[in-house]
Amino acid sequence: MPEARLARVFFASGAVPLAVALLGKRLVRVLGDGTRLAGIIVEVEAYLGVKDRASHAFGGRRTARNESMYAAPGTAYVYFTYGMHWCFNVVCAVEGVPEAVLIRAIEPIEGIEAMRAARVGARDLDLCRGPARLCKALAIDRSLDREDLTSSPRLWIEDAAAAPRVMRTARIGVGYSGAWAKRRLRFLVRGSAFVSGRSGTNSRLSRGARGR
DNA sequence: ATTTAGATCCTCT
DNA sequence: GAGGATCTAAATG
Repeated sequence: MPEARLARVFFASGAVPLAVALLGKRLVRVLGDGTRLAGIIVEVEAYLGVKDRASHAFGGRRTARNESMYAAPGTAYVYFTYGMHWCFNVVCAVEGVPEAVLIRAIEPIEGIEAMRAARVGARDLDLCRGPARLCKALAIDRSLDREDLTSSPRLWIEDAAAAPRVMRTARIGVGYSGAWAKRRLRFLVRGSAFVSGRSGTNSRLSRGARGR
């Protein structure tokens, strides 16, 4: 099979276009023991760099924590929050411009056994439903911060079939950011049962499809 | 079904 | 020292 990995140019389009383009693509993670985990990206959020009050790079802040936001497009930005959670972003503007797309949910398609092992107690539907949950399921942590997704043997994104129907809403958990909290910069696959938030907010399908 | 509280620690001021 | 791009379990209607 030909490698379908997305190349640098794909990631260089800026946060909003990349956010939309990433929906329906396949996120791939290979563990140290060779286990391959993958899922279809169904929910993302765009963070628009220095002008975006909700962004870690707001106002040009550049610290040890968010340094990888300033790296080349296609770089991973993995950060720690709330005392226990990791979240994974894809950097998406030219080097020095800190825009990123937060990956919030995927629909698991490969390595589901390993994901269950990493997320004991969770229903299958919840394995990767939320930014911290998917990092837990895919074993994404600090060791993958600054990883180059265009060349890494551990983490990358592949092209996948059809472009899904996209729906957009305000971002989650950024109420502190004033007018920026209202901007509709969260993008999700319409009808997917694997997006985060209250079940039923996205579609009726999510009701019947629940549980193990 | 929906709401609330607590966990837990890294990062920046 | 304060607070966070969250999640889960427990409490409540």
